[in-house]
Amino acid sequence: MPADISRESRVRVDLTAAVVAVDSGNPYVLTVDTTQQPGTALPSGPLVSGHRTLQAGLRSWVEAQTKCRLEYIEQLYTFGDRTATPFGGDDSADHRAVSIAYLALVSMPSDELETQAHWLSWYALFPWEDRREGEPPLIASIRKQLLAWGEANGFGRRSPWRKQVDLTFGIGAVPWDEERALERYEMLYTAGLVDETYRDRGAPLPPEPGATYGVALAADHRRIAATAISRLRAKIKYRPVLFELMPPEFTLSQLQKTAEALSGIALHKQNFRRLVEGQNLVEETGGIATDTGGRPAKLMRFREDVHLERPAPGLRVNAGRRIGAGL
Amino acid sequence: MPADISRESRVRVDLTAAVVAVDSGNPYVLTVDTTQQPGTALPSGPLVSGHRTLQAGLRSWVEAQTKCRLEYIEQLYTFGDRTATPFGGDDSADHRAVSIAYLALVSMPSDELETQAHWLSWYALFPWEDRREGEPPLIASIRKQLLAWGEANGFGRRSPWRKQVDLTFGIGAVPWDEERALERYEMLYTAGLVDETYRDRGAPLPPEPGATYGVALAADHRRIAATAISRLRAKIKYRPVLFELMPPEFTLSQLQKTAEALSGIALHKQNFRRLVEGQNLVEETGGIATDTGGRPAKLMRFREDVHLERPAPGLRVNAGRRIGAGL
DNA sequence: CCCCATAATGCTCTAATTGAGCAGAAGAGT
DNA sequence: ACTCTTCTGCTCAATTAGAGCATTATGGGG
Repeated sequence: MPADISRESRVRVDLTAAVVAVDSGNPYVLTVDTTQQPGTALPSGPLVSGHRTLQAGLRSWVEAQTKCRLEYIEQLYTFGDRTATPFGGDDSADHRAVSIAYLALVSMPSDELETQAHWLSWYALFPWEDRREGEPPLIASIRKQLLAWGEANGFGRRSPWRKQVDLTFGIGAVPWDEERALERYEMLYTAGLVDETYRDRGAPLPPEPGATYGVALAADHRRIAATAISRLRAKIKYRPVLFELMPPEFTLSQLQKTAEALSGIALHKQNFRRLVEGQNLVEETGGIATDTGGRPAKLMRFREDVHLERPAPGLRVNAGRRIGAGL
Repeated sequence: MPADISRESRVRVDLTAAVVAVDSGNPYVLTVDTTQQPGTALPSGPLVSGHRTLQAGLRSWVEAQTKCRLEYIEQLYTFGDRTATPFGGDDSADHRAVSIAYLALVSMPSDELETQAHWLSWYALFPWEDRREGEPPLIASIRKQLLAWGEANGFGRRSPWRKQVDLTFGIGAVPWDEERALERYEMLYTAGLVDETYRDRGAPLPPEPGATYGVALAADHRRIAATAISRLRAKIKYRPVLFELMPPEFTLSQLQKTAEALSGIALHKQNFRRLVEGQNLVEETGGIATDTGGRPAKLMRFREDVHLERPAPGLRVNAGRRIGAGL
C-alpha cells in the first residue's frame, strides 16, 4: 500500500554517465570540466520533466555537455544514501539526491567534442588495474600500505583483513580477478589510499608523495567509473558488447587488443582466434589490412544477425584457468 | 556542470522489493493486498527523508507492510520512464515516479506475517518457467499464440520474429536458458499474452479462456519479479547466495532442491554433489537426517568464512552443456 | 527376519573445453 | 635472398562437465 505522497518525499534525481571508448588499444572514459578542476567529472545532470525516459535524459545531458552521441546504454546502479553526496556544504544540507549511473559505449573516433570534454584513460584513474604487461609494480606498495592501515586500525595479523586484501588484489596463491575493480577501489577508499577519502572527510591530503593512487574525480564519479569497468569486464564474457566499441571493419588482432584493453590482461592470441571463430560472431569482409607490420590480416565485420541467432554470445576472456568459479 | 535545481526536477521515488524464499523445494515471492485484489502487489513505498539509506527505506516499508525482516538485499533496477507507471488516472497525471526495485532473500519459516501479506508461488506468476519436470505443455500453446501474434502484426514467416520466439523460449535446437525469464515475460507482454498488456492499455481482457498466462500483479510488479528471477538464476552460479535461503542445517538434497526451485530445471544429483563438495562451501555438522525415506543424509552447514577465502564461489548449475556461452 | 523400495553416496567413463605452444604463411624492409 | 614481424593453422595435454553404474544405509511390509 503506497502511503500518501507528502512534499518531503520528493527528491532530486541525477543522471550520470560513464561513457567508454577504446582507441588504438587503450580504454578511455569521457570527462567534463568542473569549476574546480578540468576534466575531473563525468557528464551528468538532473532528471527534468521534459525527459521522456531516463535514458533520454541521460542522452541529452551528455550530448549537451560533450557533443558525444550515445549508442549503447546500460544502467549501472542507483545511489541514494545521504552520505553518497559528499559535496561541500553548498545545497546538500537537507536535500537528498538520488543518482542513477549509466554505462555507455561508443566507438572512439567520434565527432569533435565540446572543448570542456576530454577522454581520460581508465588506467590514469586506476593504475593498478592494468596488467597487460604483467603485474604493475605499484601493487606491491599498495599491498604494503593496505596492510599497514589494517594494523593501525586494529586488524591484527590474525584478522581476516590480510586475507581480504590478498583476495581482492589477487596476491599470492589467489588469482587476479579483473572483475573486482569496484571492490579494489572501495578498499583503497576505505584505507585512505585515494584522494576522495580525505576530500569526503574534509581533511587535508596526506603530505607524503605517492601516498594515494590514481586521478581523483568529483563526487563519487570514480566509484561509478569503477562500477562501469567491473560491469564491462564481466559483460564481454557473455554478450557481444565488444563490437559496440569497434569500427565497422577490424582485424582479429584489433579485436583482441580491445578485449585486452578492457579486461586489463593479456590474452593468448591463438586461443582468442579460436574462440572468436568458433562462435561465428564475425565474418570476413574480403579486405585485408596491410599495415600490420607482418603478414597482412583479414578484415572482419560483426555479423548483424548474431543477437537473433545465438543464445548468449560473448567473449570468454580468461588470462588463466578460472579457479574456483564453479559451485 | 549540473544545472540549477528547479522545482520541477524533483520526483517521487518508490522503493519496491521482490522478497524471495524457498519452502520445501518451492520458490515464493512475498506479496501484499491492494485495494482491488488481495495479494497482487509487491511490498513498496515512497522514499522519505527519514530514511538514512535506500536499503533502510526499503526495509522499513517491507517490515511495516508484512512484518518480514530482510536479510540479504540487492538492487535490481531503477525504472523511471513515464509509461512505467501505468496506474489509473489517480495522481500520476503529471508527476513522474522513479521506482527502485530490489531483490531480497530470506529463509522461509520466518515469523508470522501481517494478515495482508502472503507468499505467492513463482510459478503461479510464471507457469512457463518451471521445467523441473521437463517442458510444461503450455510452452507449445504459448509458442503458437506468439507466432499468431507475429503474423497478425506484420511479421511474416521470413521475419526474425519466429527466430526470436524460438530463441527466447528455447524451442527446437535452441537450448532453454533459464536466465532469460525477464525477456520471456516482456515478450508475452508485448504480444498481449498477459493481463497487464490490456490493463496498461485500458482495454478489456480478451474473453477467450486461456488467452493469457500466469497471475497478474499491480503496476509493473510482475516485471520486477521476473527481473528478480533472472538475476537470481544468474547469481547462484557465481555467488553463494543460495545459502541465504537455507536453514542453518540442511542436507545436500535439500540444497539441490532449492537450487532446482530457483533455476526451474532438474539437476543431476551426483554431479551436484561433486560440485558442492569440490568447492568446499559446506561442512558436515555431524548430525544426520533420518526422515529422508531412504538412506539417511548427512547434515551440512555453510562454512562461514567462505566469502573470505574463495575468489567467487557460486553454484554452477547447468541443465545441459552451456552451448555458446563462450565468445 | 528377510526382502524391497527409496534415497544417499562413491566411482567411472566419455566428451567438450581450455591453456599452451610449435610451425608455416605472407607480407615489409634491408 | 635474408630477416623480421605478425597472421594463421594445427596439435597436445590438463581440466571440467555430462551421464550413468554400483554400493550403502535406512524404514516398511510380508
